[in-house]
Amino acid sequence: MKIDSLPIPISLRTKYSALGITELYPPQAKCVEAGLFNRKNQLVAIPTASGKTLVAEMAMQKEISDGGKCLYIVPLKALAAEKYEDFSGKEVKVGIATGDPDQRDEYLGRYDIIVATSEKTDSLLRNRAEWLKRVSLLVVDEIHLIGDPSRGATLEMVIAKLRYQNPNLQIIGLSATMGNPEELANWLNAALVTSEWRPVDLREGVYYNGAIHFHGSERILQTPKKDDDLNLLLDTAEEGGQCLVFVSSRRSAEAYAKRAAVVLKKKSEALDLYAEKIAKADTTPSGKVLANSVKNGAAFHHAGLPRAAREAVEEGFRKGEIQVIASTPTLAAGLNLPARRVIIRDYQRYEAGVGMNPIPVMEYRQMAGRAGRPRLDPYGEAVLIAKDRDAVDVLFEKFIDAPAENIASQCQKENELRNHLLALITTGFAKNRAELDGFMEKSFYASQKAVHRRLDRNIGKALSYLIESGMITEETGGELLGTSFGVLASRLYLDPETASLIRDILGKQETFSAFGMLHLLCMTPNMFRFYLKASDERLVDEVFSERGDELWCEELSEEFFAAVKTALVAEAWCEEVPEDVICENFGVGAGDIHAVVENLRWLMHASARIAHEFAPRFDTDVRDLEIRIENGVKEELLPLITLRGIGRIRARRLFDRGITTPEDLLSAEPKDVVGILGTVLTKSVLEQAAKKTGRTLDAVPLLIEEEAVPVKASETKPQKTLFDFGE
DNA sequence: GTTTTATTTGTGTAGACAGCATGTC
DNA sequence: CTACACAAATAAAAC
Repeated sequence: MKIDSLPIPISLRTKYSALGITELYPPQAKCVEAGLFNRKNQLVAIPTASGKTLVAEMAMQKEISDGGKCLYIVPLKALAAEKYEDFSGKEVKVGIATGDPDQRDEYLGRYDIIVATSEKTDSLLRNRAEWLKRVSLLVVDEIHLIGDPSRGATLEMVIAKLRYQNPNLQIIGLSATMGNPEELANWLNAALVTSEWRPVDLREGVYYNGAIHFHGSERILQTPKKDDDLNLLLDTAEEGGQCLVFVSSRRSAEAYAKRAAVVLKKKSEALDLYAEKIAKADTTPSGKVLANSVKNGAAFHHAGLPRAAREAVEEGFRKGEIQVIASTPTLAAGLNLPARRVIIRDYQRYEAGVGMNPIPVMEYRQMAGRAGRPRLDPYGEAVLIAKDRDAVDVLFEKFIDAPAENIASQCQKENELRNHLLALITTGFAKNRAELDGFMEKSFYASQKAVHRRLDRNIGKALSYLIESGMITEETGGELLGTSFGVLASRLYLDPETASLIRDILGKQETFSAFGMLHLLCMTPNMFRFYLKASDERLVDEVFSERGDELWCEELSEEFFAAVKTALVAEAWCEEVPEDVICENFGVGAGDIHAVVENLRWLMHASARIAHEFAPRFDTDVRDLEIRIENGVKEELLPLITLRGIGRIRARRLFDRGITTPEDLLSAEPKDVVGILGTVLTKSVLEQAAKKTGRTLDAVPLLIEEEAVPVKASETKPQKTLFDFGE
């Protein structure tokens, strides 16, 4: 099917022809035949890299030219950024909506396409963003994630709510291959488009004893070494191809990169540059290992890396400099980073309390699908490594030839229901039990199951929890109403349990304790917690016995101790302990610290709002701690940090020279201040300080001469969040 | 006697969404 | 309750 024959705007046709795209891929043509341009709902379940984005883009452009508005939902912030880039052009206005401060929510209504994460969309619904009602085409990327245990329920509810608001909504679901696409298509009232077609040939095989076994053929390797995983790398490297190696733990990823560096010994100036960047971004031992490996063309990738280091690795690989990345599943679902050969070394993964478990077939497909770069590689290879002869057949059967799993709705779970029923009630989707039942009747869960006894029971349980915790009330006529607390919790996007814990525990305290507050937040279901190692136990026990009186929560569970460790990391950050020292002491990665801080920043903000209404005596205490988390500063820097232009570093420098407050700034020798802050900043800071203290500036003014040329706005690179520096 | 290599033992285990209002090195 | 990779400690073998 020719592009020219399609009812899409001319600008899009020009864009495609500039990219050399003149004809649709077969699965894309199928979508058109199935009514893509006739506002028909579609579930497109086709392999990775077979052109799903193009399908969505064409439909959206057509919809926009007909006066419509499009919402594109993605699972990851990084994907949101990627799609934003993809869709941006002269003709359409594209906006991005994630938890990051990209654009103000009310402006989003002006865009033709809004790219958003599922949680952000849910949050926008809860805050009644008016423009959402005008969305006429909804694209859901990776819609199979509806079955994800931790995030699937939200995605399902978001889709359900958008459909409810706009019965005329066209929905396009983009999905990986799954076991039961018919069920999902049925729920969406959508035409199902499936295909096995790929633009680059994908060969899937199993390596054993010096040869890769494919269906009907094999490839013998020249193997001088006994390490299978390295042989597979060298084999591809000799032909000039790149490898992605999937392993099951961070430690394994690092170890592989180290070994690969030894055998690759690739040298280039570009590699040295990337290594330098990484060494600067991550000063921990693990960062040094990465920098050294990258110097030789090998890298690893996992969530413990700071973002700047991760991005350097991705760029180095994309530019063809880095020969191999050993990765945990971070790379499987995330960015588009294909390689000639994908080596799936670890197909088992540890699960707490269960031991090693085989990864789902769907996840194997995600990884294997990364093999083969369109237009660059003649083919792609996905190779599993067998440990003995018997394993060869087993691996074919369990992964390569296995059908993908069915996906199942997650929205019947009690904790999910608490959260989402509260939202339904506080945002007016349902006013009583009957309406709630009616809404849930239309869920994917209800469409999958004939009997809804479990759903029914859990709705009841969730409602009584919400009533007991004072989030909703049931009037005599059966009307369900959100209380002010319930509305607040829902809008802050907190799990009801998190909100209740904060209100109850904080409200019970007589005196404030920063450590107690941090630990409380670390106990909530909305907080990520570190895994507790055996070597941490001593430290955590010690803190428990010596600082027990600072802690507000007392249940002696495993979670409790994990929360102690996590709170200790957060506290260290607030005490200005250097990052590499924190990493060293607690055995965590630099990226993990940022994850904790980011998470706590949100929860501290929410706590401040809750404290304001339900424990006003702690109002300033909580807000001060919020500022400390945000900036990573000790209490003593609080007066300085409030000044614009002063962050943790400058505040510390001023403090150490005896300038501890805005008043001090005004009475200090101006020369000293200029020495620390520079002329331009000093002027602005002094003005601020004068305003704050109510003093006039004329005592200090003209000693500061305007000699520094202000940097042009276009030359400063805006950064999205406070944690991005170091790039 | 010293260095290299094999064997045993103990340890730890993936990822990442959300609020709000302008800024850090 | 289930496994496995890795690193450190230890033993064995080669030089």
